Amino acid sequence: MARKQGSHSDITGPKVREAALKLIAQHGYAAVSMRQIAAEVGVQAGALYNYTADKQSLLFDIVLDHMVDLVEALKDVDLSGPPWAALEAFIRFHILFHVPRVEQVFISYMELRNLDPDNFAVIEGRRRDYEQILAGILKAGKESGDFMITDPRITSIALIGMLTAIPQWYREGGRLPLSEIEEIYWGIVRRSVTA
Amino acid sequence: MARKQGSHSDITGPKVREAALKLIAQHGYAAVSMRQIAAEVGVQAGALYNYTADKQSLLFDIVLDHMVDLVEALKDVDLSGPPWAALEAFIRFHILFHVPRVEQVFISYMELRNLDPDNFAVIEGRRRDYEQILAGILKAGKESGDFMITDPRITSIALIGMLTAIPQWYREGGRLPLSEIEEIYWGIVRRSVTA
DNA sequence: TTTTCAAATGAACATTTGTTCAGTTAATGT
DNA sequence: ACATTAACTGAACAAATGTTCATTTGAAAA
Repeated sequence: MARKQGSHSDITGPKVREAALKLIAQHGYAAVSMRQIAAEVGVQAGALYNYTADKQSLLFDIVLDHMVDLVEALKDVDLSGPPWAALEAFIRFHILFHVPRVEQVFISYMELRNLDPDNFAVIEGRRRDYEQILAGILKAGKESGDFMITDPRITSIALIGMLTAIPQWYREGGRLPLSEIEEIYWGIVRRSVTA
Repeated sequence: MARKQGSHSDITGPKVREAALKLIAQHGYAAVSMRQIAAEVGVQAGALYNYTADKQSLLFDIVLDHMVDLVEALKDVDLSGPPWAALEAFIRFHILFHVPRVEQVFISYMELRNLDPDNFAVIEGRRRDYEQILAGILKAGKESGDFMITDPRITSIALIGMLTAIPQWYREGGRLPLSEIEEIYWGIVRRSVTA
């Protein structure tokens, strides 16, 4: 039975991406089969190929979309101010962007090695770009004497690693509200670079 | 018992564990087949079952051994001193322990979801124990007024997350020697909890 | 030398994998 | 009413999966 109601493609398409996101985040790319994804959508495995070229594209699209969204959203953040203002804006943005995107963050950091080499290179490049924006802020703050930092590059990696891990343990309705998490982490970051 | 000690099993056994460690770290548990591991050892797939009950045990043993070694090694660290001394000792130990164990760290943090529920529970318990040792140090330092910390539990998670990520980018012979990495990170941690 | 047996082979197994595609269904356009 | 066609099915495919096991191998023990 095909096409029970109106045109399905604009419904099934997103459903496929959502199912892939959910299942890959839950079990890992290699551990999830196309048939499992199809079942989650409510469709046979063959039908998935109306919406993706292959399994690899499913993964690549998830990771790429995440990076594109991240860079796009960062453009709305004002980083032109003095180092302290720029750093605070960046950190708070990073936390608030990542927390509601548990699955994407998980996948983007755990499944990189399952990307084809070409796809991996694309993602790795974008990730470095993002990292260097923070490194730039840190460098400016170091040179202006605002920040006490030994190595901006390493510090940026350390901070991003710390912040990105948040959605791995944060749960809505947990012990602490998100606003407080934000304050705690901003406090840690602020003190860690204070001269 | 008819065989002498230098028989093959004493060689092949460790080889199997090493091959599993290397390949799972490289490609992920689900993506690695028993035949790939066997090929790395230089043996047929069937022979692996002289050294492991099944594929799952291979993963579980890696993760469990890592946690046991970690807790065991921590016992030799003197954490009985005042908060500042205890914190510094813990942080330096953590860095030095994790850096030479890239594969184990990778696997222990990325493949937890591929553990059977029972196995997962065992590991998760040990991990929390370790986390709470740091949280205890932080709590003591907070109460004594030495540390400026909002939430010891979250701070410990944040710091461990930051430190554990080191072996993911650190490469021997890279831009900075390990001793300097250690100093940079200890500096970040020290400042982040400084009152 | 013959015996013994740990260690490894290699074939076989039942499933599962990603992917293709000819055919079916039903909503839409005419 | 008919024709069209997007959307999906369901079977098929070769290849790969984890695991088992009867068989072979070769070095040590007798």
